[in-house]
Amino acid sequence: MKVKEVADLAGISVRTLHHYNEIGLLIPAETTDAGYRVYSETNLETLQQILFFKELGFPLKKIKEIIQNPSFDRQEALIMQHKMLLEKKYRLDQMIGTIEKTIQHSKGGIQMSNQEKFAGFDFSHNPYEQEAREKWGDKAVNQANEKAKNMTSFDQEKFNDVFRSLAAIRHLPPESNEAQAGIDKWYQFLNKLGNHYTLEAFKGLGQMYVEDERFTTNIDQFGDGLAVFMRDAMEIYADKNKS
Amino acid sequence: MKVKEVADLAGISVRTLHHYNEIGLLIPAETTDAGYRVYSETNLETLQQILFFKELGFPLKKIKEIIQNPSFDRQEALIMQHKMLLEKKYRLDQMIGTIEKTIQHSKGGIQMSNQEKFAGFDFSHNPYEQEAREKWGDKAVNQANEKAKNMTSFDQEKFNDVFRSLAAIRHLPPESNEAQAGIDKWYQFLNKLGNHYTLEAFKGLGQMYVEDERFTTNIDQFGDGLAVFMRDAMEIYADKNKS
DNA sequence: ATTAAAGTATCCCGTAACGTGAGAGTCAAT
DNA sequence: ATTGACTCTCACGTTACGGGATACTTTAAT
Repeated sequence: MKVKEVADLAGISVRTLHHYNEIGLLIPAETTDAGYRVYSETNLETLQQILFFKELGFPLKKIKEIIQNPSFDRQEALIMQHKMLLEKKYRLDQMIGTIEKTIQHSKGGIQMSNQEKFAGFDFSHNPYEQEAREKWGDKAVNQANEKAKNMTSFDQEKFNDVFRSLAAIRHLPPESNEAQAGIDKWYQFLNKLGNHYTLEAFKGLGQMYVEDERFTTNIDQFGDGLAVFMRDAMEIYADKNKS
Repeated sequence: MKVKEVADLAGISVRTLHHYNEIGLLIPAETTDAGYRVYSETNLETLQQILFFKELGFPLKKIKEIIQNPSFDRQEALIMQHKMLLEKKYRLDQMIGTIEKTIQHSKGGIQMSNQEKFAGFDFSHNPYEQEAREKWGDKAVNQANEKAKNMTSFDQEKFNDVFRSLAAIRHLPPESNEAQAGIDKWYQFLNKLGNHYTLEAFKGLGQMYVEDERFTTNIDQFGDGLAVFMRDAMEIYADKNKS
C-alpha cells in the first residue's frame, strides 16, 4: 500500500506518515526504485498501535521507545490500552454530565459548585496512568536502578571496571577484537547478574543506550560517546555470535 | 481565586493560564498591587467554555474569535458542544470495539479487515463538524461575503467609495473629526444594508478587522494599516455615541 | 504515443500551545 | 526574621506536524 492509501485508511495526513518515517517511528517495509514508500500489513498493525498510544496522549518519542523495545508485549499493550480507553470514556461521560448540568444551570435550573463545573477535565488523576508508567514509562531504567541497588559492593566494583575499560577503548573501531572482548565481558556480567539476555535483547539494549537519554547521559559520564560506541559494538557482537 | 487554585481546579497548568492571559483569551478580572492574577466566577465559566472547545479540537485562535464575538450565544454553544461530545463518545466506543476485536484477532480468534483496524480513528467525517463550521467557523466572513454578493452595483460603488475615502485619511488620528465622519459614513452604510449593528457590535466588528486575518488582508488592500485605523476609530466612535 | 492529472519525493521554513528554567519579588506562618 | 509555598516576567526550547516550492513518477484518457 502506498502512502495516500494508508493515510486515508487511518484518517491521518500523508505528511504525518512522512514525519513518522523521518523520526524512525514507522518505517515502510519497502521502497520502490522511484523512492515511493510501500507499507506492509505489519506496518498497518504498528500504525494502529501508534495511533492508540497517541489517542491516549503519549508523546511520539515515548511511543517509539515502547513499541521498539525488544521486550514489548503487544498483547499486554492492547489490554492496557483497552483499560485506558475505558477510563477516557468515563471522563468523557463526566464531561457530558457536566455540560448537561451547565445547560440546566444557565437556564437557572440548578446550582453548581466550581468543582462540578470542571468535572471530567482533570486529566492528572487517571488511575491507570501510574500503572502505565510502571509498565512502560521508566521500566527499563527502573529495572536497571533496581539491579544497581541490589548489587553487592563487589559487583559495583566489577561494574565500574567494565565501564572504565570500555571507555578506555571507545575510540577503536567497534568491530575490533579489543572492543568485542570488552563487550563480551559486559554481556557475561549482565547475565551473571541474573538478567539472562538473549542476543537479540542485548542488541536492543544497546540501541536504548543511545535512544533513551536517561541511559545516554549516565553512560557518557564514563567517557564522551561511550553510549554510541557500545551500541555499535553490541550490535556487531550480537550478529556475530548468532551464527 | 489565584492562579494555582484555578489551575488545580481545572486540571491545567499555571503556565497555561499565563498563556491564555498573554494571548488575550482569558483575562483575569482583577490584578492585585503585586501583579497577582485574580480570577472571578465569570472567568471560571469562560474557562469552562474554553476547555470544552479545546476538548473538541478547536484551536485557541478560533476559540477566541467565537467566545469574544459579540453575537456569541452561550446557550447555543453548550447545546452544540453537547452534541459534539456525544459524537466523540461514539468514536471512542468504536475505538474500544476496535481494540477488543484486535485482541481477539491477535489471539487468532477472528479476522479483521484493514478498515476495521482503524474504525474510530478517522476524525474527518464528524457530521457535526460541518454544522459547527457553519455556526461559528466562518460565520462573520460568510455573512460579509453573502452581503457583498447581494450588493447591487450601486452599493458596490458606494462601498468602494467609503473605503477609499477612509484609506485616504488613515494617517490622521482616529479621534479626529475627519476620521469620525468617515467612520460614521461606514456605520450608516452598514445599517442601510440591513445589518442593524448596535454600537457594541460595531465596536466588536472593528476588533475583528484586526484580529481576523481574512478581514485584515481584504481591508488592507485599500491601504496599509487601514484595518488598525478603522478598529481604533470604530471603538472611539462607539464609545462616544453611547453616551 | 502523448499529455494531462494525480500522486509522490525531498527540502525547509512556519506555527501552535505550551514546557522549562532563570532570576526576582510576595505572602502567610512559624 | 526566616522559611517555604506562590507568584511575576522574560525568553528560549520543544513537539508534531502544516504547507509551499520544486521536481520526478505513475496512471488514465485522448
